[in-house]
Amino acid sequence: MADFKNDSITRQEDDFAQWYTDVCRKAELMDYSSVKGFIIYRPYGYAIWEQIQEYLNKRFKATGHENVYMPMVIPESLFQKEKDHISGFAPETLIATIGGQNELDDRLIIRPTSEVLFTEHYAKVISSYRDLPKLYNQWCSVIRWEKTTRPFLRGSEFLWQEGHTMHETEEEARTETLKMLEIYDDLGRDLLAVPFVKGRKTDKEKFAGAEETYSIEALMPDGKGLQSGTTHYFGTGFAKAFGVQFQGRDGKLTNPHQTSWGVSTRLLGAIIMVHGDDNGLVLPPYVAPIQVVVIPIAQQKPGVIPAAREVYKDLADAGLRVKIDESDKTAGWKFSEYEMKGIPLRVELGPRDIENGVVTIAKRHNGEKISVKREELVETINRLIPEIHKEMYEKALKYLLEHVTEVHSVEELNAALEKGGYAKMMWCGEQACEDKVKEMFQATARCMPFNQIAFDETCPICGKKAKKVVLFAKAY
RNA sequence: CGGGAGGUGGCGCAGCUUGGUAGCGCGCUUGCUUCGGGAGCAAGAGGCCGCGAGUUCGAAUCUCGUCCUCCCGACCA
Repeated sequence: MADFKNDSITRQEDDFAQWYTDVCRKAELMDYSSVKGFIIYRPYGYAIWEQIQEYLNKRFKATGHENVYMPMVIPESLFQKEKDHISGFAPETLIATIGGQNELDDRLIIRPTSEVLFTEHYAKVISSYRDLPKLYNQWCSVIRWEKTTRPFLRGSEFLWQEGHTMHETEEEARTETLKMLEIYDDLGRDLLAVPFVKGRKTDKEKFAGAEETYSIEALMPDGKGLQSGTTHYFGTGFAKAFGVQFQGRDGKLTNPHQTSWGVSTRLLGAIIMVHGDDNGLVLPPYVAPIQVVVIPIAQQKPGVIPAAREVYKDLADAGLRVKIDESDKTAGWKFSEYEMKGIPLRVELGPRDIENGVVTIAKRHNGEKISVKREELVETINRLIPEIHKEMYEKALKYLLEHVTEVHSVEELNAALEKGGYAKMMWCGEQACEDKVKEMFQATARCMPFNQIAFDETCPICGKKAKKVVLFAKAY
């Protein structure tokens, strides 16, 4: 029944924040630990992350990247070498001060990001243009001592990947920065069914130590933006600070051009909010750890379990990620449970189906139930999966596009931000105007989208000549 | 970091004002009957009342401290 409502989850319209927390816990994605901001990634939540890892590893390796692992601690003295970087991250570092029984002379920063470690290492292994490019990636967790925390969206510790690359030329490094942004955009479109706006960060919003930062920005159903991934072009700043040099084709010593890029478990937050509903999580089929759940109905009746197991086997043999629940919970309980967990497709099989030679398929994302011939089950599921993915992506894209509002005045900016979503505005490029928008509306410049078609002459905030199209939004 | 709310079996909560043997619902275990939208009956198991001090003959209850969670702001992925 499509209109069944789960009453153990707060309804979105009643309290969106509480709904989010309920889903995180009811879908068994995470649990809280005894330390603020440090969450436990439960098996189901971690499995989603593993799907993301699998996709990205494939893409990273296909583009020549190699996985490595760096230490999780950085000597404070080393961290100090790049001054923008240290001033950006110092307020949120966790520092180890005791080793064994002794105070450490050089305290150890638990990595908030690993630029300095990669750069220091690169100084040792790069000496010629023949050593370039170096295309490294690492999967790890990082620590940032956050004041307010929310599961997946902002934690004191989060899981991520961080790519760090060194290139012979500026052009090659800039190309890498944009290439990785494209891969993140593909990840959203092809795996997560989450559309992003791509663009460049303003100077105020860019990464500490970067020359340029690009990002993918998603939009949540409460109208807030969510920065979902960033790529940075560093120029030669870190390389100079850490003495990374190579002998070029012309025989001269020069500094390589550097990039870094990352996405984190924050993506889980995006998936939860973009697709979820009042019955819980709704997972797009390609990222779902379990794509199909088989529910035998009246399973004590002879023939039901064997028939359900055959269904399971056919689906598993077809390469689908499938689960069968033979527990003695009632059918209704199982329906609710797997809806909370967002499993895209449910196959029900009871005496009635068996008698008629059919199975019942229920689609999580729209509540539809259909009956198909047993022998057509696998091909039907194989057809439904791309169809569901497409419908989910298009629904999210439609919402995103409907919430990008072109504004020409402060009044329109206010109205657009009230409505929720991105306010698209012409901007003079001065940080003073960014600060003013923040002050008036608690909204920040999310990015300057790649699509820079001017639609106005002046910046509505200061009245000076406008230079850039910028998207403002309230953000997580 | 400021303002508000909260922490009592696995989960959700009552009890606290007025100190005196720790309760309820769900879940869990066993058995039987059930199963197409969170089943029924019966018998059971399970609690450092977040943690630490203090007041008291006696503290879940009063006092102080501290940690954690949620919400709203400021700060940040």
